[in-house]
Amino acid sequence: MTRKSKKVEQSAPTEFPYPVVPSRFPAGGDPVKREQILDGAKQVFMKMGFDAASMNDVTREAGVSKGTIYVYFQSKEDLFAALIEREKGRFTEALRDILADSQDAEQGLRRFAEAFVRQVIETDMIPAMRTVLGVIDRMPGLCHRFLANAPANARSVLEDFIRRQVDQGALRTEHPETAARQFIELSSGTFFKQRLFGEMRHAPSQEEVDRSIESAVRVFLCAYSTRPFPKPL
Amino acid sequence: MTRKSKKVEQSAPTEFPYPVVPSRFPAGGDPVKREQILDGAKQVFMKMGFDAASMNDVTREAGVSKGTIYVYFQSKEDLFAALIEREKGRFTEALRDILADSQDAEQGLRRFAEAFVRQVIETDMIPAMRTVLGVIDRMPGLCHRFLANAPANARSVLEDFIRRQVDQGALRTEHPETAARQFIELSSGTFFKQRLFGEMRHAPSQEEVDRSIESAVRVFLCAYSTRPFPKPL
Amino acid sequence: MTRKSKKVEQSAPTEFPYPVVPSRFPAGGDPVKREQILDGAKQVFMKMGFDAASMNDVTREAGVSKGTIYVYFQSKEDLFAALIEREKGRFTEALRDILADSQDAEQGLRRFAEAFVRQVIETDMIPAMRTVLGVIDRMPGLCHRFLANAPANARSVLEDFIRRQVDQGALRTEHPETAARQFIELSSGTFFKQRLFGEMRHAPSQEEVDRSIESAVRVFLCAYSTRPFPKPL
Amino acid sequence: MTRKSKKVEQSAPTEFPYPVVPSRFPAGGDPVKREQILDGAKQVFMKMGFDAASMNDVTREAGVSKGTIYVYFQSKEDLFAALIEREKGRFTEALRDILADSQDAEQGLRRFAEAFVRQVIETDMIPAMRTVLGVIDRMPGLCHRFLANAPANARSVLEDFIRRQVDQGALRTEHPETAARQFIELSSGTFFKQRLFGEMRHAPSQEEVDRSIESAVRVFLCAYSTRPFPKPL
DNA sequence: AATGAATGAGCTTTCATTCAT
DNA sequence: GATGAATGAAAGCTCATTCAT
Repeated sequence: MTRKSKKVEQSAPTEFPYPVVPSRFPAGGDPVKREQILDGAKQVFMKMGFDAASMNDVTREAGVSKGTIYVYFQSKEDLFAALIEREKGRFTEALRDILADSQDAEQGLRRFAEAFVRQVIETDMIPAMRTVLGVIDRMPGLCHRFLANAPANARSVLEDFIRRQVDQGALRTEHPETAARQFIELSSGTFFKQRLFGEMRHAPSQEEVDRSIESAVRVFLCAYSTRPFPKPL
Repeated sequence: MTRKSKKVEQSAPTEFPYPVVPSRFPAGGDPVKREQILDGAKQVFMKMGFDAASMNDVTREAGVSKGTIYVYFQSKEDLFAALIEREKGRFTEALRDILADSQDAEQGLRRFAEAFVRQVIETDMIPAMRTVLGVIDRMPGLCHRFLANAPANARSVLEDFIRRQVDQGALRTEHPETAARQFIELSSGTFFKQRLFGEMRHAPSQEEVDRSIESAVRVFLCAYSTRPFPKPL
Repeated sequence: MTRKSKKVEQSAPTEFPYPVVPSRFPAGGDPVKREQILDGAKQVFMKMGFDAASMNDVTREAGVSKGTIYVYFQSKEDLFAALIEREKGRFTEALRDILADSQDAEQGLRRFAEAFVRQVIETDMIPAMRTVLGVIDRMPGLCHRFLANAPANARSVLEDFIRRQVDQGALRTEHPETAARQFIELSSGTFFKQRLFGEMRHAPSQEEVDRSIESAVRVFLCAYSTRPFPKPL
Repeated sequence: MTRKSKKVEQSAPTEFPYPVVPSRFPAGGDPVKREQILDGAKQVFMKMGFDAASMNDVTREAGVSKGTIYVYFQSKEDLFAALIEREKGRFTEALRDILADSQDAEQGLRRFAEAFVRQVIETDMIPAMRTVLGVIDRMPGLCHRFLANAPANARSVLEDFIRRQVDQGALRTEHPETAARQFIELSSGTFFKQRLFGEMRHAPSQEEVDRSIESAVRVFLCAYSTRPFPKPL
């Protein structure tokens, strides 16, 4: 049977084609099955990376047949893109709430750091990032959208909080964005790299995390608090 | 391994088989040709990633024939492993010298940061990391050896310096390792992530880098200097 | 392994891309093997048609491996195109010579008809045409080039001959092209359709062919000879 | 058969299974829907050919679901066979009437030629033939039945007419069948091949057709009329 | 009776690896 | 030792056919 390459409808062939709405095809009506496929794809893509993952692997993991996948998604790339789009928003929701009801700078920073570090350590944000990094040259837009949500938005959430603290006179800095970046790096940078680089065999102990965050908070406040602040040990 | 090998004779199938000595096998006599192949492989693997790179690409880039590669290296994986082994030490050499002749803490930190940030921004350390991250589940040991050298050793170099400064009474901290990590994150974390995530279209301007490093140095010294230190802006 | 669709070099994706030179690829040097593949492809394509023929069939028939075919030809379509290009000239060579040394109109017509009918009946011109007709909508240019050679050129060869006979006063017509077409249809039309339509189980007997040609020659000369000509039976 | 069927129950696997009665199976009650499916199938099969046409295309064109088609027809092949059976008689009806009320040989021939050429040029007889030719090796009987009706029967209709003209003394030939074939080739052969080979971009002008037919009639009568007949130009 | 989601064999094509030269 | 043509397993994807609804 001929391979009739009649897919002309794709406007941007090499890049993620759906700006807002996630991949939805003529048929492919059942959202439950769609999720099921994405769940299987998530297992496979995050473990193997995009290239090493085969559609047969997805088939096996998702418990559906090859044809079914292609009813819901146009191609392997499309499936991957839909997966990334689904995952991208999952990581910043929690952070915003945490800072909303924090009045005290020190308490807010600590709670933000705890939440962010937990994400880095416990969730699959980092495996997802690794997977995305593998195809960054082939699908830059898709990767950008993912990355802009996961770590960058965390920064903007914290930046807003710092601005409010500056307005209230609790902190002092002329570059809230820089300060926000610095706090994120201080509090999570080490864990982030460890996890990204696969050097975190088991999650670090609670007290290890606490000590690290405590130190980050102190260094940060030592530098940016308007009140004198005891230097960290 | 992507292409499932039909051969069973491999004793350690999933991990880098050469513990210390880089790939050296039956023949493969000419070290110059060996380097030539590795140079070609480096171009290809770092641009495409392990899976997307084909041996034909390496062939073309290295200017040798397919058969020749297989004289010097057992398999694609072996070639990749040898490449990573060769590259793993390249990034920390310079840093040690920089700190060797720095007496002043502030000057030392600044010079370390400048050198490290330059590596992050200008060298192919980050592309190499991305490539390694793509196969971290398949070759954990190999990746670990690479990563332990590139960024981790930078940290240990800085840690030694901080220890000396503590001994000399210029800095105060009970956790030089933590302090070293913090300074690296403060000074390079943002650039590191930007470059890793492909969001650094053009290298940041010199003054942008200077400002960021300056701020990092101040935050750090504000926290760890034994002398009072003006807070950063 | 990823399917890296990096074939950007193709200028005209759906149509035969090689105007004059038959498909020749970077490598693929051995002309003998190339012919061997084309021979296998000919068997398969002419028996099954383009779509129903599988590359595995070609593989089997040609006695080479799948990969080898793709060293010599870029795609199934390219292989088919190369085959058609190879076959297209094979059918008109003989006809020209036949008419070159025929002085007498009647003798020339008879010998032309015999040669042309033999081609229709005995060679694989008709199976080739059937195969070409199956893809005429997908590869119009390729098909045109084939058809323009096989039957159309036969007509122009005969037309030249008729013109010469008109000049010599042996025939009379104001439309040598029409006359040529008519003679071809008269002499071969029936056999052509029979063979094309698969209704020619065994080749017609010599006397059957002779009778048919004789009748065609007579009808034609009856109409176009300058001399009175006995009507056919 | 393209897609090798897993089922073995088919008694006559390679050829059209319904000798006379068109496909009528377990259910498939509604003759209107049956026609609707065949109409859709006709569009698709004649445009794409048997292999390149997909059942989904038929589904879309016919406006019925996949399952419904399989209620009325056992397989793609069966649907195709039923279509061909339905179409096979369509092209000879008109010709018989035309000759029934023609007394004069010249007038009869001209009207026959006009009608037949119109069919060749304007109807989908030729696309249908092309479609049939594509599967002639797989379904010889079916194709034979179709082709025996369309062009061959036209010939037998004309043959009867010629016989009558011979009986009336207007024409003279000992082989009315040959004469009939010759007239058909003379009058339509060129147009037939042009259309079949896709070289008829737009229908030829009326005067072009007229001139061609006129010439054919003259050549024919010149050869077979019992009265002296002026030679064609 | 009608639907269309699901299946999976089979398609074209790629590429790591081998081996005759 | 070096070459690159040849191999064939496995990839992404299609589509005739089935069957629960």
